[in-house]
Amino acid sequence: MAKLTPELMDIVAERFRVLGEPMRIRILDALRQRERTVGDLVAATGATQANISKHLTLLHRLGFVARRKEGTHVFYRVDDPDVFSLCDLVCGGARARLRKDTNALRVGAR
Amino acid sequence: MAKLTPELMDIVAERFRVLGEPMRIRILDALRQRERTVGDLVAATGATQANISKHLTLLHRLGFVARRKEGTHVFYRVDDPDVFSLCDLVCGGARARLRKDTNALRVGAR
DNA sequence: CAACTATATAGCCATATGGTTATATTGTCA
DNA sequence: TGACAATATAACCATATGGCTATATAGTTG
Repeated sequence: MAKLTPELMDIVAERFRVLGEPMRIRILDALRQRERTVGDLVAATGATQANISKHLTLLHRLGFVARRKEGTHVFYRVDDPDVFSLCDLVCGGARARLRKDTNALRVGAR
Repeated sequence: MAKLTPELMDIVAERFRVLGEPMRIRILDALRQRERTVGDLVAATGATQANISKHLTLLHRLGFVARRKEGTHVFYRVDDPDVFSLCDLVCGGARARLRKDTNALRVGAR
């Protein structure tokens, strides 16, 4: 793909930044299989309800997740088709880094 | 891909976080075509030399870029084969968001 | 309506971090 | 060696932000 416009670079960075939070990754990971309520996510992550709600609001504003209300419950699901591709790609890089670090340690220990 | 381990989720988040800075995206974008010196990147971005150097050190620590010294110059190049795939993927999501926002504006303006 | 549940929001605080200036380091050249 | 150039690092500051507690806002049920 061609070079990005400055405006687009800011937006790209913003999307990466939103993905760059451990708790938000945990939330997205918990949404891999199926939609879940806020309460489900609170239970799954151990975070406070307010904290989860704050992260979900941000993820929703960026379009990463979608909501569905049912009574007093709100179900969230992943709404960006590329989210898991992104995670898997960066995860591959993470694994590569872990391998390199391990090798470096082994070499260093010799 | 299967669910991630907590440790891996932290590493994934860290990698996204490092990509989530406009200036670092500018740097990586400037490295799309070819390797460049720190001075090149300073000129290309308009940032201070110290600032660029700081970002490059971080990008290098995470394995996104590699260095090559030549005299007093240091050439940097992209070293993670997935970096541009990541950017392009998230860029697609960004474009989709822009479309939705535009549509929302048009609908709202009716 | 009152009581209760689920979720969202507001306000606060501590920390992390991007940018800056000043300086250290490294390499070249006269 | 001294002067200069390119890069890295240190120290600092202002801001952004993640997490917390308290509270507001639905929605349900009696």
